[in-house]
Amino acid sequence: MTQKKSHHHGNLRATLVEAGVELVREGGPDALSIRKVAAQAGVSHAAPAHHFPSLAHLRTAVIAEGYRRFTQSMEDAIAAAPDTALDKALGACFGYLRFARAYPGLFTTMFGTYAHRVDDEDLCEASDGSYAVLARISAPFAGANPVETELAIWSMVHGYASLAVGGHAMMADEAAAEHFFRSLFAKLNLAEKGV
Amino acid sequence: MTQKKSHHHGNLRATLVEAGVELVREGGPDALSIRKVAAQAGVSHAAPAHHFPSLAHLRTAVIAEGYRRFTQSMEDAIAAAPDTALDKALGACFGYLRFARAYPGLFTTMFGTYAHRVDDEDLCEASDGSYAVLARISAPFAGANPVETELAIWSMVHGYASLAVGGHAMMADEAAAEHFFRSLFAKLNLAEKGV
DNA sequence: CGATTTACTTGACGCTGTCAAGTTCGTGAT
DNA sequence: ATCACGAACTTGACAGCGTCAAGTAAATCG
Repeated sequence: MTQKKSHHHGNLRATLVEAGVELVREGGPDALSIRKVAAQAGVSHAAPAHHFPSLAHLRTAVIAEGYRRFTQSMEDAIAAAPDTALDKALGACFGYLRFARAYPGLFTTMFGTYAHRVDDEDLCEASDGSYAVLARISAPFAGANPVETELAIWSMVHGYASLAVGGHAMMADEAAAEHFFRSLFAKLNLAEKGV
Repeated sequence: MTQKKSHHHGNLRATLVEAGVELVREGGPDALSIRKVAAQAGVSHAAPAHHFPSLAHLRTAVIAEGYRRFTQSMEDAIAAAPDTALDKALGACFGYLRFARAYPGLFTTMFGTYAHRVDDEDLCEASDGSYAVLARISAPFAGANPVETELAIWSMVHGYASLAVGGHAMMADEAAAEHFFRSLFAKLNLAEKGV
């Protein structure tokens, strides 16, 4: 058991990431600080350096964890939706939006341009997991070029979520979002094509 | 002429905002700093305090200036477009996207959740100017509820631009963007209804 | 059992925003 | 004309930040 319990603190890395997610959730992207996650974990201000050589490394880990929760939020909403392709797709959109509203700071950290390690393996794996959900719910509506359909849906929901998180009042209501997505899917001629 | 030339420096406020825009353009949202804009303007580190009591105040002014350039970018593209409602609307989208690509740091600062004064009068005026352009080009396609059409177009272009600025490779090509917007407008059944 | 490696601590450096106090200059009143 | 006042700016300080350097304690290994 060399991997988990280190001699001084047990499992410090995970504790730091958890503290980071909480900081970002409560105080937004700029609230993330090496010294604060260290304090939260009860270690010295330079302790995180061994696990995260720079703030960008820490932020990368926080973002990766964000993607995992993001994926889970969509999966939960999909699971709760009626068993039609349209309802599943709408469910994914609601899960997307629900995550953005529940974790606005984390959402902004993930999709903003805050310095982080874009090529980090763990991060890529986590974000690929999110994209896979999008591709999956898009598939039944895909025409000749599946990517185009994925982009249409992604742009739509991401734009809506971004503006909602930005505090635009007209996007604050959840019922309004549901109506918006439903009518937009209808307008998009996103009728089931395959399957 | 009490308003322009202050005794020590002439027109310091505007100089600071200009320096701020340049900093954000070159180094992204986090590159904006009171001390750096002061240095750029050749004044002491605390000089900006009288014009901008906090970093949030300075950022607010930078964002407001961003909206003015944003509006101008859309207006330029609209003016260059053929004289049909669809081409004008597409032009606005291209102007939107072109601004996001030319000033990714400013774009992110404007639409991110960086601390700023949301109710600032100058900022509201500037952002209202941008929204007015959107409403204008949307008007010819509006159904019973004009806001819904505005939101559809805005979400679409903003989502696309956000993801493009985020560095997603598949959105890097300008020709691809044109094709994407054209086909999406077509799909949206955004046929001219009025006028 | 001693040596090495790993995980952490302490301390320091320069940069940041922000506050306090002092200075310089322009304006308006007397 | 001068005096007072206030606006614009300077200097100086403070705490918090990321980050590097050096030291220490604990676990592992030959």
